[in-house]
Amino acid sequence: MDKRVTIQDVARHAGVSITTVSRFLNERYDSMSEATRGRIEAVIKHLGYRPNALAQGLKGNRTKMVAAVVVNMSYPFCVGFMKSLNQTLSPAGYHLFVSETAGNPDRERAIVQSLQAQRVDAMVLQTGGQNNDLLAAIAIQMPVIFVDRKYVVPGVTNVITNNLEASEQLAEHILEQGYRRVLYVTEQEDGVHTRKERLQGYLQACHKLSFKPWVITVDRDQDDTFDLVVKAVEDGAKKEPIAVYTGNGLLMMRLYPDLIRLGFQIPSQLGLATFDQPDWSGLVQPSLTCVGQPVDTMGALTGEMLLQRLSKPDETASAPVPFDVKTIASTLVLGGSTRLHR
Amino acid sequence: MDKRVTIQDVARHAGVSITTVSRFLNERYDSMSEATRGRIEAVIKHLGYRPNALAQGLKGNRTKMVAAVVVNMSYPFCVGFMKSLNQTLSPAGYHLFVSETAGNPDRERAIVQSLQAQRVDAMVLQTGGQNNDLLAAIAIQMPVIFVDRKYVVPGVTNVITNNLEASEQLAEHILEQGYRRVLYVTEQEDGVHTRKERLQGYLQACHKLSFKPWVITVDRDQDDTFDLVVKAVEDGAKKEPIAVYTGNGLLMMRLYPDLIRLGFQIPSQLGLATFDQPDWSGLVQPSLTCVGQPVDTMGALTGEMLLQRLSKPDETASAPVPFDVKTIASTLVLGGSTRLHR
DNA sequence: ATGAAAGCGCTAACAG
DNA sequence: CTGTTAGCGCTTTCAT
Repeated sequence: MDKRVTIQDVARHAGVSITTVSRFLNERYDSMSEATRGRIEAVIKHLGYRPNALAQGLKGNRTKMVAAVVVNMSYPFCVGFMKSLNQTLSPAGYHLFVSETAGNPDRERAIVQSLQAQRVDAMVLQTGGQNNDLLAAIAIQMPVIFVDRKYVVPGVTNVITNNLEASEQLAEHILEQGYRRVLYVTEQEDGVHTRKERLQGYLQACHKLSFKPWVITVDRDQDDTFDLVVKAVEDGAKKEPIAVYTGNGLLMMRLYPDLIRLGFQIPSQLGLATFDQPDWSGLVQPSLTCVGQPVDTMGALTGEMLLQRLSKPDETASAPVPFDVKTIASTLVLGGSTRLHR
Repeated sequence: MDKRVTIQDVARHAGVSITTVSRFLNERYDSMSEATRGRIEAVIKHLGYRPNALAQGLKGNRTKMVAAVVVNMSYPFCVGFMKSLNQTLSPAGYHLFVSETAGNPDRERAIVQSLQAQRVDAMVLQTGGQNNDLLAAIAIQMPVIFVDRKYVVPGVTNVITNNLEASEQLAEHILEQGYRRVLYVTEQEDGVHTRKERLQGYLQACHKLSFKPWVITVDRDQDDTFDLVVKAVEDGAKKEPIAVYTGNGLLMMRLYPDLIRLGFQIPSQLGLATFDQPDWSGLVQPSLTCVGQPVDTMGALTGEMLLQRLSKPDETASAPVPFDVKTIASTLVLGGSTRLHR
């Protein structure tokens, strides 16, 4: 490794003190002669000097880094959200730091502590909710936002979508089509409010339209749990038109080929719908009815809230947001997969 | 913002010097009494102290941060690659820093410089190739790896897949099925070797099997360029069985609905295939013939190479890798979309 | 218009 | 076993 060029080197080459170079770096040109300014500029370019952000951060207590902690960075939700968040943060000079927890609370804790040590300026997390004590303490030091998760933690803002209403709306739509039964496929709740509320939305729709709920819980790590769903659908659809509504896009992706293989006519014998809007929902035939979550809006909103709080220093301490929830509406996307003609 | 607790505070509360605390932090327990160790440990937990990584980095010159600079973080290739890279880096205590260039050279340059200032320990880039001067200079200071891009820059390792061979193989497969013509759809080359080599693979296959090449170049930002493709397919497929082979998965995703809408029988009247393996390739009917790039392997390999170089300090200067290319083989995935029965 | 000097929080000789 | 001291690269009063 060659020695990295420092402010010292620049000062020496330009024949000025490091203070003056520092002034130049911070664009305080008013207190500097044209000549000096030009000289420093030239030296910096010539030496390829870049101020050490670590040293700057150590002094100024701002690193221009924002951390996003998600469950799985390849989930469509996370991908879309991070991209949009990054797009609003980036122009303001903030860098995004991405980590994934894989849903492991200990791992999440370790990541958060590491991020804290890294002195990021803010954190955005899709948390599991088991480290709220730690996060509450951190929320005193910097802006913290929960995304896609709802937990009451003082000082933390939650950015979520209207899972319950959207799910109820979708379930109602399917039931109104005339399917005799609608199977709801979900995963173990595990304290994740999205799963709970989507299920609840389905249940409410059933209750409202006087249908008997039909729910199967699967585990994405266990293939045989999906076999049960396929079997249930096979038995059910041969008697009467039924529909399958999955609680998230990954479940439908996993289930889709198996369900198609059963050979039922979609949508006349078997209706299909899912929460989330997979990128392939418009590619299959018939297109898939689904609920599109506004990940772009969520990312942008989160980014803007962050920027605003970051712009007014010490706001965190002086006006600690007690607790706050921003709910953004999802969109029902009607596809051919539930268009049952009675 | 409340004052953040520092090593000073810990030392004071524990009644020892900061040196001793520092020793504790660096696990040099041998030179420390049981009592002291226990006391420090308790104080740290009580105060919720986290060593300031900035200060540590400023001193030790290692930040445990690795940067990944990609064109678009929502592209399937990038998503898969980053995830796998992160999974190999993370256990070693490295954090991943993600940025996107949107293919803009100036933006890429700005990002790289900022990353350099941030003192990341290494960089992985899907570069556009316009900043190779800067990157060559950086490669002297830290490990730099190009992914999915091939440029000769001293000290930089390239991790790529066998685009040419895989493309030729796929094109040959399609032609051998008996399609009378195969339309290759690509984007402006713009110095991106993957586009160039995939096209070349197609051309070689045509030459080898004595077919006349048929290529249309589209622009994903201009819808009308796709209209031309659709029109060409419509005119062609009504006369004889033809196939469409797109140079990447995004193009096929964009084109697919339009092509299906034409109403030709797939694969008997119209064959379909693409480079890349979209997650939906197995969901559509018939399933899509494609080329799967081993993004996981690429990410893991990249991560391992990085870790190895990072583990031996000053290796960079003493044994500057002159130039190096790692090529990983892709897999041809035969689907029903090109199964033409003559 | 410019510089000297005091840290920011931490590590690492070098003494005890 | 533990403390003293000198920086790492930069910003920021306070002088001049």
